[in-house]
Amino acid sequence: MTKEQDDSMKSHADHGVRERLLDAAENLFSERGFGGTSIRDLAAAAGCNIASVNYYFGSKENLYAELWRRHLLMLRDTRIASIDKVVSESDGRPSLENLIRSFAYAFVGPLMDESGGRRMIRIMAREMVDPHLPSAMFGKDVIEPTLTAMQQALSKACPELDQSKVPLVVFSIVGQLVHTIRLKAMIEWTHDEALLVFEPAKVIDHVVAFSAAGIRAYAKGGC
Amino acid sequence: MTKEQDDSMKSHADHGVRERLLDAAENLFSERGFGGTSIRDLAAAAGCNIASVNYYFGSKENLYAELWRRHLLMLRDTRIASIDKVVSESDGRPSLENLIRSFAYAFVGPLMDESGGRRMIRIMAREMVDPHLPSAMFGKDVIEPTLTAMQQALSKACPELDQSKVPLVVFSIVGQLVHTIRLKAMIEWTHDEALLVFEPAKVIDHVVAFSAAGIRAYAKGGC
DNA sequence: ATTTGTTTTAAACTATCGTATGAAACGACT
DNA sequence: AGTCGTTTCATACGATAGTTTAAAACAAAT
Repeated sequence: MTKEQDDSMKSHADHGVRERLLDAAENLFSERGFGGTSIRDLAAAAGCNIASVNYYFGSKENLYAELWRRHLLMLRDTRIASIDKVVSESDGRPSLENLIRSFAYAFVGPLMDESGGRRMIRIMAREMVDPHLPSAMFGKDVIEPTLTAMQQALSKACPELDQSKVPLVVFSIVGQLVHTIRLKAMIEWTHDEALLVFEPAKVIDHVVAFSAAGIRAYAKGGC
Repeated sequence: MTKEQDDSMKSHADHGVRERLLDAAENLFSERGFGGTSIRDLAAAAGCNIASVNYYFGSKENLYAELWRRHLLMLRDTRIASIDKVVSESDGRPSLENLIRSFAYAFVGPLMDESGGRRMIRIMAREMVDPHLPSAMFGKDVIEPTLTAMQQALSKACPELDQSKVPLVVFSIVGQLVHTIRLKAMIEWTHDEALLVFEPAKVIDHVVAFSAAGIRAYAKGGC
């Protein structure tokens, strides 16, 4: 039995060294970054020998890439599924508010919850700023598919909207949502009480109303 | 003459080792980050000995903090001045579009130009994600003053707007503008031709129209 | 019980990091 | 010319990084 062949077996052995290393990596990379986390830190957190990282993953960078294969693709699927659900439930013509709100929660939600998601947004922010991923697997595998899915859904929700405006509108929505996430991280980071006005649920309500109005201004009379 | 006393002299000796080190730091920190840049890299780029960093700045971290004292406060002043200018030129009641556009260019402009600003946004993004600055001198000295200035100006431009909505509206505008900057960085980073649709000037035109519409939906009839 | 393949371990290896040091070079002034 | 404070230099130090290695521990099958 070689090491490569039994990956499927190990994946349901939930507390193996390999899994513990991945969990430790998620914790430490999110808090201290890739460069700020040593293999010795990882091994200590996972309760194993430092050689185990290279044994199971070949290198520190491979361990990092494995985190992304796990979580990022799941994020993408969640978002796209959420868009498709709204479209199909409304027989192909969802209301603007329903579409934006659904997308917003799919976008922000998984990154906000206590269990794991909040750590991934930190890792994601770090990756955008200093990349350690092999290719541009972030933009191609996550961003682009999500954007095009949302653009198509938006065209269905508001056919009166000029096609050339659709990417810009999605850009504005995503910009506000990313800012929502960043704001949440900032509130926890600095203890700036001035930021406590922005409760996530109210912020999303606002983004929905604000964006819908912006779109309707483009699609004169429609929607 | 001690080292501390003649700082004013050195500051106008434009090609001294100290200035060259600051320039090199701006370049390298923006490209490789704080942890990714060694003192030896800095010395090589500045054409000096590695001991010079500790000689002039005491430590690597002090050199980093010096960058922020230089540039960040300037960014803040540019933005606030731009807001004040629009307000005063319109006798206290600027048009929504003028205010947003002016703020947008003040916000995005200095970070877009070829000379220096583009590098600072990268350093800024890195600092938000893994901080190496002494205190929370970023949020308190830069973000908060800018936000309150814009909120006050917005209240003047649109008195009909509910006061409780003002922070949210500014939030949306800033979120889109930050996203504009990030998008620009992303276009250069990955060579994703799908993103080339977003030309900065057109994006800002859109942000102005989109946001003004969103605001007017809140201030029913007003503005 | 021995073999076989996998996992875990302690230790060593090489490289690089930030910092410190002491001497040489420099410039201005007496 | 000689002195003094400042700057530059080559080099060394201790710490820590990622990776490798060889042997020990282990589990399962024959």
